[in-house]
Amino acid sequence: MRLSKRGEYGLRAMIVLADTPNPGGPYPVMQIKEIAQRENIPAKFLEQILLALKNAGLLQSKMGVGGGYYLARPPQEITLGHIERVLDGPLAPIRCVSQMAYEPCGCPDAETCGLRMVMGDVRNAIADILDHTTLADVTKRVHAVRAMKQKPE
Amino acid sequence: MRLSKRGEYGLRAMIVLADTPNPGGPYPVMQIKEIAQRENIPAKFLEQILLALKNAGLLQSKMGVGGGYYLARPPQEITLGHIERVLDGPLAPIRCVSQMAYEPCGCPDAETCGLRMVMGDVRNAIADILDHTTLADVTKRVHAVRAMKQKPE
DNA sequence: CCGAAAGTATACTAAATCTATAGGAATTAT
DNA sequence: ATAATTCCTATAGATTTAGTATACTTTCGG
Repeated sequence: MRLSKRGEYGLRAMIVLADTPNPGGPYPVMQIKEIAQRENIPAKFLEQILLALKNAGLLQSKMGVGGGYYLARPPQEITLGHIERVLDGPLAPIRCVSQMAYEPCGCPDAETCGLRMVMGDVRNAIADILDHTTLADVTKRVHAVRAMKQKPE
Repeated sequence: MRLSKRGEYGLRAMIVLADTPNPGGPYPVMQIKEIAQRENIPAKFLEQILLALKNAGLLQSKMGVGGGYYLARPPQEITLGHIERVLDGPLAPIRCVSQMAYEPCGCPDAETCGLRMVMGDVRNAIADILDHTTLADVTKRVHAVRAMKQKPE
């Protein structure tokens, strides 16, 4: 049940973008290199990932000198579930419980398949978290922990 | 976030073993072939999987004519989480939130890593389900659905 | 004791997938 | 024009997965 590097890197990148203060523009513009360095991600690999996120409408970009990537929408409107689906496909552990990419599995009777029932629960548990956690939520949480570390009550 | 075939097949096999009535012995003894046919699993592949589960102490076996596999413990004492960990390793989506196989990830500061916090939640959600669902629970649930199908209120 | 049935054990391979790199095309600021 | 940057595609390398092959051991019935 592992998250791919692709998913991990993409999520990290989006979180960084959401958490970077934006002096001028609407959202902070960051270059691939910049993000890659900050998060220890191979730059060329990240390039592909950000491109995919752009094509999915989650990022926008500016080419040329001084260009870079920035969020296509405010952080509170982008969920981790959306990002992860773009990068790795369905959240469901097995296809036969996927909402977005259902496929029958090999079991004799899907309706009375015990594994399917349990994995359905798992899928829902994962989706509940990732589809209800926005980039803004993550930022908020990170800041809370940082503040706690400074003044550790 | 997908479950491997190995995990899927192993879980299915254990569920079948738990749900098969046992006329004589303590637990039903089933042969690899039998399980494989019932669940559409390649027999030779299943062989390896059952062996792994045996070496992990979840199954026992009897060699020779009339032999086969049977549960090492009663179904209410075997959790899906245990099975899945034996077959696919840690439940955690990323290793830096794994209880059983922690490893640092590339992020600058683990303590204030937003992704890590969320994935920790995901890990816990998955583990809550799989570690608290026993083979007996699955059987019970399946029977409930089967009964409902017969007499659909 | 013999032979068939069944699990044990390991090695191997083919295919798929994942991760990462390469290199050139397009675009933009200066 | 040049340098910086994203865009795009191909592909190489590594790893994992899924499945097969083969030889061995144990057990039972006759």
